[in-house]
Amino acid sequence: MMAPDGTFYITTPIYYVNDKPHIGHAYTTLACDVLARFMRLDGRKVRLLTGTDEHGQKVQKSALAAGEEPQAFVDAVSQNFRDLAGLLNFATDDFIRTTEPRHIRACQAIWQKMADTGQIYLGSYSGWYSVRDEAYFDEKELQVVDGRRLAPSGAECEWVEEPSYFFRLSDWQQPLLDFYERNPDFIQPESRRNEVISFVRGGLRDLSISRTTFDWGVPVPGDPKHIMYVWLDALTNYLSALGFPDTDDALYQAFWPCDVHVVGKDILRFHTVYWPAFLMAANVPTPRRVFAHGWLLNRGQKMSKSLGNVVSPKDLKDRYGLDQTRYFLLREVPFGSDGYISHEAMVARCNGDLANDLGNLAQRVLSMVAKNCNGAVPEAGALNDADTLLLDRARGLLPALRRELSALAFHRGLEAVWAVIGDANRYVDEQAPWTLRKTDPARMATVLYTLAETVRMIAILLQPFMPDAMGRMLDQLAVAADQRDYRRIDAASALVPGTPLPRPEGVFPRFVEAEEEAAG
RNA sequence: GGCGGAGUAGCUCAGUCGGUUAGAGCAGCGGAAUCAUAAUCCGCGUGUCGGGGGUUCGAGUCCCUCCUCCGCUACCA
Repeated sequence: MMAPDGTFYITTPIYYVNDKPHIGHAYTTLACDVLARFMRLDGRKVRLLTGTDEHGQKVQKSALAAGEEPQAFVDAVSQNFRDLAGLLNFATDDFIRTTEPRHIRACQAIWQKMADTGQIYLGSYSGWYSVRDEAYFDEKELQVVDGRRLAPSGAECEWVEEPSYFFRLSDWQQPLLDFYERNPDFIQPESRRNEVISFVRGGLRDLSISRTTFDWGVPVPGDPKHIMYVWLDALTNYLSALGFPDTDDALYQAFWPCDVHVVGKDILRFHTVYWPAFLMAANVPTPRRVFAHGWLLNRGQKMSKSLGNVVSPKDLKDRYGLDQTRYFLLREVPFGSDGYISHEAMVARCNGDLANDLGNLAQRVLSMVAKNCNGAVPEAGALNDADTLLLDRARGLLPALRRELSALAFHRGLEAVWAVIGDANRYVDEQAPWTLRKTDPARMATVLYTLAETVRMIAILLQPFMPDAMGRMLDQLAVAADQRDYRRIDAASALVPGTPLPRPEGVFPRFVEAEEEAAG
């Protein structure tokens, strides 16, 4: 179990600049941001890293097509990914770019360490190459027509050999299997772990880790005709952002090994096979965990331009709101599984969970306080069992969230919070403070105090998911900015009776369907 | 083909070591309440637990088999 102190280093993948930022990127970074915010509130020193992967043949080609120098090209497109942070309120600590000197230095250093231990040798890479596709194909993938070998695209392939440095990956099969055995939590979810293990058991071949056919990359130390294989380049970003190879660097000292690399399931192998093998070969400690999440599917279909069903993060934010979008993406789909999103599901969450359950709970409580308690935190009398039970349940959410978020089970964490929100709504009905107002005003004050205090704790706990909205909710409870971390989930930090409160204002408006447009 | 996962209420899913009448949320129907964003609360499920066979006193849960769906099966990133 995770201790509420210490440090926490979490990374998104670095995003390939040849892509346009889409909901998948936003989803990954959102999860990291929520976890990072949670850990910060829970008292840890946190480092959240994201960035862009800017090397490779495709990038060079795209720059050429755009009539730009590669560096100018990547400077522009990298910014698109930086902008995601502003759009969805991500609090990242660093943004690494693979074209930065600090990164190039780190790549060359790790290469050198691998070479020093004899793990790299010069050989030649050969295979069926399609010039048009600029890619090698496996014998199995080719069609033979009139003695010519055709790629799946129909392009003709030729047998090509080029000099290449190789990494002795084949030597690491058993060490990797032992490593997975010793670190059962290294790969999550577990189904992914099984896939990786079965892949490694199937045998590993040495890996070609340099190219000579293009030059947009990190030069190999001592042999600059070669540039480094993009994955060796890309994966090293997690180290370069900590000052590696200066292992005395304060960041490296504090944050390596990484606590969790969050990745899409498509790049799992690079992170769970190549990366630990590279690190072991270079005598660098391995990261603690790699978590692969699933895809968001639009009504069950993969989003694609040709289907015209691409949902952008900006669309969601503009239509439903920033925190509504953040909440929805992590509540609707279990992180780690593929899942469907849709307008209907989004509206159900916005209105059912946020406007009705939580938003209306806060609003009904705060309105009663405003009208019946002189607009200040009410004075509580002796608490009865019902009061204590509700407060204890709210307080119990912190350990529950620690448990669920440490497993990146965001939806289960939220489910637990909503169970208490349900308890609070039931408590309002059972206690009926609107009746107590006439029969027992002191008891009414105690009930409203219990509710306000419950809302305070819930709002504090939900800040990582919905920083803006929960910030506003805490403002309405006059909770000071420095009283919002998780140490405040205790009776000693409870609301102080008599504290004046601002006029209540709804935090989550209902989503109202726009008039049906006359469209066919 | 091989390895792995999944198939449970209209929808999305939970069901720990096999053990009482198989659960939750949403949707639907009925009711209560009126503090609140027409929000909230209570009540309502005759589901061949994918099909078939087997083990067992007892199977959604274990075994066999079949069907369907999904993932992985290396060097674009």
